[in-house]
Amino acid sequence: MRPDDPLIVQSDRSLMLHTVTALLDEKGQPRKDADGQPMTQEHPRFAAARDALASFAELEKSPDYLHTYRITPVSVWNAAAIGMTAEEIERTLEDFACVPVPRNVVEEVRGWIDRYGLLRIERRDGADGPRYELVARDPDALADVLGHESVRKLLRVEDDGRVWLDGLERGSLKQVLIKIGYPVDDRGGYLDGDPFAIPLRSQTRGGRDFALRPYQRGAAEAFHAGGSVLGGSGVIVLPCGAGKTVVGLSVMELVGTKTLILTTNTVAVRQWRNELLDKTELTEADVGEYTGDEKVVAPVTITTYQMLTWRRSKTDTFEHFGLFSSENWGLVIYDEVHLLPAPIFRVTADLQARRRLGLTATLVREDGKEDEVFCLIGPKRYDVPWKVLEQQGFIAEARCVEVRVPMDPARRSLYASANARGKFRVASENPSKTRVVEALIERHPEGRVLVIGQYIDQLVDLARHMKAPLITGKTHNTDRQRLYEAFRSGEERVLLVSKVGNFAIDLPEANVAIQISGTFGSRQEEAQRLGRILRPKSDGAGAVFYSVVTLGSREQEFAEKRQLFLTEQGYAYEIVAAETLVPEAAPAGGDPEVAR
DNA sequence: TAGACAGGAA
DNA sequence: TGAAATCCTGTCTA
Repeated sequence: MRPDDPLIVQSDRSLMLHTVTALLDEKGQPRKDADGQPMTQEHPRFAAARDALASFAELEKSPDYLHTYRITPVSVWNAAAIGMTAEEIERTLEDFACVPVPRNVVEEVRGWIDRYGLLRIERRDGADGPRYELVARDPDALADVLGHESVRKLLRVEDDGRVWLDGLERGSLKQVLIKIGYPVDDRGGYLDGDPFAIPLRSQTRGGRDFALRPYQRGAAEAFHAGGSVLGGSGVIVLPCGAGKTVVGLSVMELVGTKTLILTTNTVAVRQWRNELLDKTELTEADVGEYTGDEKVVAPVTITTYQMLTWRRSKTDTFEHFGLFSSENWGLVIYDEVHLLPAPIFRVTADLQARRRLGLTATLVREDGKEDEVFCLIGPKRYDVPWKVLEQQGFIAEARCVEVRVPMDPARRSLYASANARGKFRVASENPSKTRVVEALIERHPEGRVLVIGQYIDQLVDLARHMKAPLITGKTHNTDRQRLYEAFRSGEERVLLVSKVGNFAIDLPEANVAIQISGTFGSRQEEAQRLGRILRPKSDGAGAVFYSVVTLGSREQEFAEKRQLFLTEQGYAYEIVAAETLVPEAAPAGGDPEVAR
């Protein structure tokens, strides 16, 4: 702890992290730039602090100079699950803090860390099959949770004081207990499922050499470590483009059993299937697709969340849930686990005896159900910061730029008269953005540019104006393929895409993305969109992500929230005023200073 | 038998 | 906060 360190820990468990410090001259006086403004530089300990905090705190706000984090129970339990101790967290806080760390924060963190594993589910093998016991390191804890009716009704207390649960209630019990602050360490173990070998190949069927990257192997081994009791449930967090599917394949090889794979859409189903056929010894007959088109159940079966949660009507049963029990699955893989729909949580609660692997680029859910993921899929087992993969060359270097565009007077009055929700759309569809987008494209004469937007009308107008092709949800698959191909070959340099561009497009050549509008404050959408341009380029060149927002509007507020996740990953947004790109974009009669 | 399309769901 | 996209099934057409 030194006065010039960057961190302040507050007693409400929020953390404030300085990103910059004043730049001093030889006499120790603040240096000024040509306009007389004080100059700043990145705080020398900022990057180290950001990386250290990421393992046990969540980033909440990230304006220019001061980032705020919060320590939450789930963020601490995820740290505890990978073996982090209260002392290490305390030491990190003390190390970066410039003022004393409030004792209550240290106490609370210590309390939460102690809570993890205070209660355990253990398996007792007897003559008439396995039984499951709830054991506590501290008898008071057991008495405490038994005081809750919701907990007690799932348990059976025997005369000797030992507490038993039905094997099928493991998930429900963990859900109830985490709600009252007890994350259970589930050592109930797993059923092995029907054995089924899934060997990886050293050369793909496409003829390329294939080997796991070090972090992919590390992730798979971290998941599998601990054998039949510990290893086998949890989440692996990797950036878009880092090869999460390959990690899945590697886990499948380690576990060697019949596997059910759940994905978000049918394009992802095809991708999994192609990867399996390309990089493992499995044949077409071994890999089944269970979708609207065909319902093939094979030793490895791939399906969608929507398929499983489909019902004839609201009140009906889920017709395809039978898939979970139709085979003796030994492993269930949840792709994009941050999007897991609520009904899947319900059925996952019954699957606690099966190995479960969650894959995602972010543990953050917009609906706040992180605790459900934590207790039903499992804790985070492995993650690699985006910036680390960037340094190692596995994903392209990227700059993020926020371009702020003013509204012309007509737009401004329209904005003023719109209601709260109308304002966001009026600002998003600001027609002044058109010129800015053109200027940005001119800046990258060699670039392959994706323009991504949320509103179809806006995209249609822009596409017509720029005479560039547009892909929306309505675009037929054949046309999509043709346009993707034209973009890949370089025939089309600019492509406009609607929300379809968030997932399921594979355009490795793209190196510039221009976002002209987006979902309210969706952090994961921003990450997905940046992910579109992070494939390493053959020439090693970097990528640029522009977010075009309307100056001083509600859109700008939401843009801040959207940027949180990427800021947490170490991306800094440069702010650029539109008039530096397009001189005539200056607000008519307005003060250009407003733009800064 | 493939495809196009409508309607419902979340 | 709302709009868009997606996926499912079922029906119609050629």
